[in-house]
Amino acid sequence: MRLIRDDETGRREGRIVEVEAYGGSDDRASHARFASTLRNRVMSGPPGIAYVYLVYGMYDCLNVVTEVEGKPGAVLIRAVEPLIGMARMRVDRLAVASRRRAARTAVGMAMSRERMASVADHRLASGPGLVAAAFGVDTAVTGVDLCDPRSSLRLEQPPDDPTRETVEASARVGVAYAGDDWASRPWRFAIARHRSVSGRGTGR
DNA sequence: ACAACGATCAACT
DNA sequence: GTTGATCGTTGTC
Repeated sequence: MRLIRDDETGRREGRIVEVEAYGGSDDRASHARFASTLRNRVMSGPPGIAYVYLVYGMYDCLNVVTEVEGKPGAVLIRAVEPLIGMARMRVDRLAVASRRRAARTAVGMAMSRERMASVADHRLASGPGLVAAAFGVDTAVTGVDLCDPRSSLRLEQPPDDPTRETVEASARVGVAYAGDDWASRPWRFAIARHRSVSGRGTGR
């Protein structure tokens, strides 16, 4: 699917190339492992709705609720291949980076800006925190209907693409705390060898 | 009330 | 390969 953000400054659009699945109360890696709370409540609501949470006190992560109402479940959007609006993506990424300015010197910020400007277009949204930053998504987006064509942030089915690509399944990232049973489940899905997928190295 | 920690990222050795 | 930044959520007392 395509991820689209329309606002007064124009359009941002990208192709989702990496996701992870999160289940219900039995999934020890899922936020739904807790009883319904203020934060995860939306996960058991109707499907197609955005669930955004803050991780590590610093980054927002965008999820799509996937199961029928009453059954918790969501898909985390981990990486997007930018197609439209890359200039605005850079601006919003900088805004997120500058939140960290308190601990940084002026020189450090200048260097940070330099590095940011040197990030290749195809790496602008190569991680869940980066997807949210590039598309201007924060926790206030929780509850938005991503399937409504009138929503500023939404999903759209692209025209049929004749390209055939391999989707690779692997273990979810950063969930070792859940124990081997759940951490090793191959619930991370990515387009094989795609250069916009998250992870180290630019050699994709 | 309080302590611990995380579905991350970038800078560092 | 290791580590610091930073704060809302969760579990414990």
